[in-house]
Amino acid sequence: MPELPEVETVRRIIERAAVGKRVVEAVCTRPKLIEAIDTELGIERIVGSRLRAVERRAKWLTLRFDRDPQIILHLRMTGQIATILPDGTREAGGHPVPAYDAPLPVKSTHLTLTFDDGTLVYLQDPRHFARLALIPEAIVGSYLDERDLGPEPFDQSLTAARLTEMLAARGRTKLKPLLLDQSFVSGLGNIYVDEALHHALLHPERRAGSLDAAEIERLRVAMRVVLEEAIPIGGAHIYHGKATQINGFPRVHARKGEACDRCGTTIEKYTLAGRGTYFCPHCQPAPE
DNA sequence: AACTACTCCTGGAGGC
DNA sequence: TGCCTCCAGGAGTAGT
Repeated sequence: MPELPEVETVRRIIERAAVGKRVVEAVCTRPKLIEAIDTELGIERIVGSRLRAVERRAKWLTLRFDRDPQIILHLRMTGQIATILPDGTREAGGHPVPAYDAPLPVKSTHLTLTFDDGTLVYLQDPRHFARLALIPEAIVGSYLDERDLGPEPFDQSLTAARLTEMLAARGRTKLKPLLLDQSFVSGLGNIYVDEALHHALLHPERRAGSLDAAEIERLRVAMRVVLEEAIPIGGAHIYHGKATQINGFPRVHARKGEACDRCGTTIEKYTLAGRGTYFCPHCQPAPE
């Protein structure tokens, strides 16, 4: 599922392919994908607009055009973006289904943008969870503010002192659901929460208020490290619940029954807060 | 504050 | 081979 590293990968792909170019055609084959917010303008109004920038906040993307409407995009669980340049160069990111090299469009292609040099940008989503909002530039900021997004792990403001305060305020909450909560920290999802907790040697059911200073610092560093390591490789590559490891990532998620890279103990999986949760029972000892 | 459940969806997996 | 049922889960909302 697209989390911060996958969304950042998609941001860079769209930026490389289409910034500075003008839309000449927009085809949406699933109207429910698109929500118009404080605007009467439909997707057809994108035609003629020039893409100025692609920005990311947590898992949200904003496509900034030289006139309204602007586009805010969330890939949720199964959204995928693919681009094809006039010379045939192709890139894709987000959910790995359909295969990144499948001929496009496919059944799950819901939006196709054609730019003035022939560049194509496709949005695929087999499970229809992705959402695309058309929104006036004036309220893009307030729309994102209303998502109530906590700091990203990369934010300089997320100091040890601040994280300590944040954890204390949510003292009874278990770490796994807490880190999934986008209003606590933003950008992590099910994969990277598992990875961060393993990196920090913390069990998913540890209570936020139970961490000592060393554990808090381990958690703070771990959230950054697991995201940073994933961005250069384009995020996670998980098909049918099985992980393809690249440069040792992922270390626990989707690796049930495999050996922990650190200690060799068999990785376990169970359901916590309604989410498939992977951990090493040796590296991440359960609280009493 | 913490928690559970429900909604949106469909491809893939498992049972028989 | 085919039908049936179940399941994953990000974000939002509602209820306890």
